[in-house]
Amino acid sequence: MIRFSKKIEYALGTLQFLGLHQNTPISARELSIKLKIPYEFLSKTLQQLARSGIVIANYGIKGGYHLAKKPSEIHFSDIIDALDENASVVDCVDGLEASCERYNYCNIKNPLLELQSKIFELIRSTTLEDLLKDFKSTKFDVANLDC
Amino acid sequence: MIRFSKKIEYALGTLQFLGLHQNTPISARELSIKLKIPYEFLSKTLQQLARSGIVIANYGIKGGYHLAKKPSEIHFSDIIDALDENASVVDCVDGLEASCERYNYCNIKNPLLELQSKIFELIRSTTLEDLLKDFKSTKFDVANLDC
DNA sequence: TAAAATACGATTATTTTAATCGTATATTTA
DNA sequence: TAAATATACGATTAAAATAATCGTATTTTA
Ligand code: SF4
Ligand code: SF4
Repeated sequence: MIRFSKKIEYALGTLQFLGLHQNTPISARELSIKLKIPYEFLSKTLQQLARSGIVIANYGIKGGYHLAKKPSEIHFSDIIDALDENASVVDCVDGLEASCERYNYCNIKNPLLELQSKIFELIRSTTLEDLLKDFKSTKFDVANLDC
Repeated sequence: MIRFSKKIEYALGTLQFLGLHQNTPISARELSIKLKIPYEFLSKTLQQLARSGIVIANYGIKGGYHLAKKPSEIHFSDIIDALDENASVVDCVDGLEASCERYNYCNIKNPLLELQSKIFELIRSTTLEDLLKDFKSTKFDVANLDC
């Protein structure tokens, strides 16, 4: 199996929402309710995104989170990195041979690394803007969206 | 995270080995030893590959497994399908709305499905031949390979 | 007919992912 | 300046997915 984790899905949905409301900070609590994501989990995810400079945290009574950059500058690969996940099809990527016990006698790694770099390129070239363009093109009334 | 399972890796290594010895059937036991894969696990994996017409099982005292088709005709997507795994980046692929509880209010699925179809295409277009070409090009002495 | 091989359901162990808990800290505004 | 509203984050628990193992049956051929 090869799949995005829930954490990544949550992050994508959240960033999309923030992208639709770029002017005002939105609290983790509100995001959690609107997007039906467990608060503590989302909260921690937002903290990770903040540490990586993808969103900005605003403290205080009217605080919340907002995007730190333009949607077109937020690559999926950045998001995955920020969440400490990785998109490697195999373990032995980072040159850390130790990461896989069969590294030395493994004859499939090179072709797999090739495939992986192609997948990486796809993920890198997808940005938050791709999550927003449907809304743009259909001129959705953002204010009235449940989500 | 987005990664091939061990089962898939084992299958790829095994098919590569079978591809290097296309003339003679090789028993699950021998494959398990040569490739250092737990026997029962590999055995079941081979059965799945056999059911899907990727390898052919030969019973009896000189039996074993051999490839059912040319390497160029064995796509990675076939292998993944055979092993009952899938390469979907998200759950909601198959049009089974029920597969995800948030389907109805989810606004990220369309762009993700787009990304997914590109990844699918990469996986489909990679074949067992890609796992063998290094051996071909370097004129490896297959007979002397440990693996 | 015995040996060597595959077939396969069922169970257990391990690892990864997801969710929750508890407490500390920062900021704003009334 | 105090109370309310937020974020910060380590630690723990729960749930799910993956990997490994067990036990027994069936098939073929030397
Ligand atoms: S070395 Fe081979 S077996 Fe190990 S992670 Fe890489 S591809 Fe997989
Ligand atoms: S519907 Fe949305 S949340 Fe559900 S699996 Fe698809 S992309 Fe993910």
